[in-house]
Amino acid sequence: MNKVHVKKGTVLKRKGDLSSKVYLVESGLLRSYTIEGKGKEHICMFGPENWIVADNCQLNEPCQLFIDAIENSIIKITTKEELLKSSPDLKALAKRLRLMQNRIIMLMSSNAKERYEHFITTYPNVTQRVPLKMIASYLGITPEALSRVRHQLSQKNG
Amino acid sequence: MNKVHVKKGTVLKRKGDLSSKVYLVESGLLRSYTIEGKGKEHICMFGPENWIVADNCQLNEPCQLFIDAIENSIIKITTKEELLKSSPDLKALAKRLRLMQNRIIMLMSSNAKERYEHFITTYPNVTQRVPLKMIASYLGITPEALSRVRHQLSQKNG
DNA sequence: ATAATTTCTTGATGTACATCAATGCATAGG
DNA sequence: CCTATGCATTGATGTACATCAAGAAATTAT
Repeated sequence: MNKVHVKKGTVLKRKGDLSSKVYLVESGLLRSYTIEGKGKEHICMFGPENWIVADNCQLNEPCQLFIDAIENSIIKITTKEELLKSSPDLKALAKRLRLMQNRIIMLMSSNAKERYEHFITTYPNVTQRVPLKMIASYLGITPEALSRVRHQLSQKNG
Repeated sequence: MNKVHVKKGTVLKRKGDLSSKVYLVESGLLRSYTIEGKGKEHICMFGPENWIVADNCQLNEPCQLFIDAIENSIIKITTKEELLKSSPDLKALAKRLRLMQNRIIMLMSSNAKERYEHFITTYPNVTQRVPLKMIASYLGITPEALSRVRHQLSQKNG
């Protein structure tokens, strides 16, 4: 596993890259973040000493996060493939991590309507199976707000 | 691994329990959720068919989530210890999951001030090392809002 | 040291969502 | 069947935070 010195400001990974790299921070500080439509940044995670920083995306899918160094840092670089070799069970957990990462980004950057639309695509079968108030509780909004979002959407679509 | 039928409404785990159980959903639907001070529920995760539902807390620490069945379900029950036996590397990932779970709960249930206070305790060293606007970006609020929160807190404490 | 950038603060105003309250709909239980 | 209890909708009002704007402070570059 190669040890690397990276200077403050170095960008290790960009949104859209197909890299499956995983960064282990020995010293310094990394960060992972998204940049949304209007150019606004949302930091997903800070990675100080002894943290692992990576994009929790699918293998072979373009990643959604940028990763860069906020301080001069010493890091070790490995890959997801490498980690999976050591324990194949990680796959199930990786899926979970992906979902949670998406959820965090969503909670920070989306309004009620966008959250609901995101929910429908993430859980297409669940939508009909649970009461509205539970979906609202999952989205972090009130049942009243969700009811209004639904009304708004039904106007537009049919 | 024992297969169990659980009826809609059955509570499998409560906040404060010391169980390290992990639930694999074969059919039906589970949910995990918190109940905050004022009695408001925040759903952390839905668990339909083929999902794993668990509290991502430390082993031997009281858990923070409730888990119950929203539909009659068939589940398999295992434990974290069992899973760790099969792949010890899961520990690092488990830590990550814990952090993300806390973050999600925080984003759904806390206001700007509470988020900042939570941040300080989660990342005590990072607070002084990054510009305010990055902390704001991590918390999902604007730099202006964080500046005001800080002012407010400094009034109170010093 | 001085200029140029970036970061932080403070104020005024806007807005999305929360809260509160009332009413209409279901579903479940006697 | 009728009544009770929870769920969904709708309206009126409140509030936390966003946005916009301007200036002060700090950091970086020349």
